[in-house]
Amino acid sequence: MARTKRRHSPAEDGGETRRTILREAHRLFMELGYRAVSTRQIADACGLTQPALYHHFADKQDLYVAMLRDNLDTVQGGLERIVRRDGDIGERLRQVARYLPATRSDMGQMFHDIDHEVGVEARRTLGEAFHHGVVAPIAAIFADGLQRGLLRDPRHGGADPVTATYLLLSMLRYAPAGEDRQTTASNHARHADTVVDVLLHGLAVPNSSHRGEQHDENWKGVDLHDDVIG
Amino acid sequence: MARTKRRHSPAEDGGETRRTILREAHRLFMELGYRAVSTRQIADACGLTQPALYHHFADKQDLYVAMLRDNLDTVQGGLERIVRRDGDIGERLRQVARYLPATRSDMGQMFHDIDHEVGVEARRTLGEAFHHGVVAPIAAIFADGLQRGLLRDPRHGGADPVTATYLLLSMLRYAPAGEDRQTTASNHARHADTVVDVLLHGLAVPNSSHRGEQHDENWKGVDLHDDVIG
DNA sequence: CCTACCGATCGGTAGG
DNA sequence: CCTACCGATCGGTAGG
Repeated sequence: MARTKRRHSPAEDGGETRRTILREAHRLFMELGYRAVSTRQIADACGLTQPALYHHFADKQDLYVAMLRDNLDTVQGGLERIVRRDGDIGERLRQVARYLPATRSDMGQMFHDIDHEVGVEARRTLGEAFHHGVVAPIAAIFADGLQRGLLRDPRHGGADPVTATYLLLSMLRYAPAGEDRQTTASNHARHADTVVDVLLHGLAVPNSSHRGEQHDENWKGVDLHDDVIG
Repeated sequence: MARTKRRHSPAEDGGETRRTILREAHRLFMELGYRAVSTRQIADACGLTQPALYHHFADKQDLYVAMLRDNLDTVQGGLERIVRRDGDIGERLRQVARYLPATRSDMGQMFHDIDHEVGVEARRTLGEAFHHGVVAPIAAIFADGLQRGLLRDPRHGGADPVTATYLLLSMLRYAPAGEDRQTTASNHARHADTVVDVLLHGLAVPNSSHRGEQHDENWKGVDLHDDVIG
């Protein structure tokens, strides 16, 4: 009883500790960012001492790259399942928009860390993995819509598939306010649906060349410096 | 010549050094983020030693808060000038979308740092300043559009003014790809126009309940795993 | 506004 | 996979 503290899990054999490290690293890196997470934090979360990490990964960046590649592969699998489904563009995009936040992979955080925190070689590797695993599958949906003539031509007011994808990813990032920042699943789903609807159909009233009659009586006038700005 | 190195600027009198510090801090914090910028980096950029900063600001966070409040005030001034102009909603939003990147105030970076890097009190202060200086003026444009019946009702497929504002801010963040990441002013302007057009009118072909005839011959079919994904 | 210096924490290594 | 420890860098202070 004096020795054999056995901090967390036995890790009796192949790869289990490594998987634990990758899982905890994913959780911490996505929540706090590469820079803000120390190797000791990760080790603690795994029930290990900090030097033990270096038995499984060469250094902090190597761990980050391995974690992100792993995660991007998983996301790619989920996205390609959705892309292959039949159904109209809107439905498939809604499914994408609901799926991404569920993966707990903060695209904005990934962008920042890939751009700022890793070396040039890892940046190339991860940038490719991101494009291949996330951007390309989603862009395929938009490309499909363009081919079918359902989406506006990129050269006349629309956006090319890759740009459309980045717009979708960007819009998914932030919920309205910092107050009701509940990470409720239903909130995510509602926001996802709103994002896709706005991305596809816009905020403007459809035929609003002539001042639309669509003025809804239930929308009470918003006084700028009270309701909206307050 | 042996002494009196006079590192950068004389700072002969009132507030000039302080303004220099705020300017360099803004540049560095927006480019690299709060955590990644050391107080020594800021001091170096100003031609000062690191402890000299503490004559002007209590600590690193105090400097960050002062810098951000200053900047948000400036942005607020610019936005309110645009909001007050006449002209249709689209034109005012385009001006907003062109103005924001020109201020070199990375909204995503600000979001991250406000949420993760400062204490609870500074977070409250800065969150309020951000809402008052950036969100509210832009939301006023959307509220105006809703009152005039030009925008879809928030409860029937549209978005409320604040949500619409966050969507706009999010969409402005990322240019299409990491390859042609030229910070050209004309690129910014083009991206801004695309964002506003998509936000208002969407990507879908207007009356595409019946499979639109708008299939453009010039849009050559994109093979998923070559052109788009490549 | 400078020199000199502090304790804390970082990523990583030695050696078993 | 642990203990012990390294040099580097961090934000901040003392004292003038």
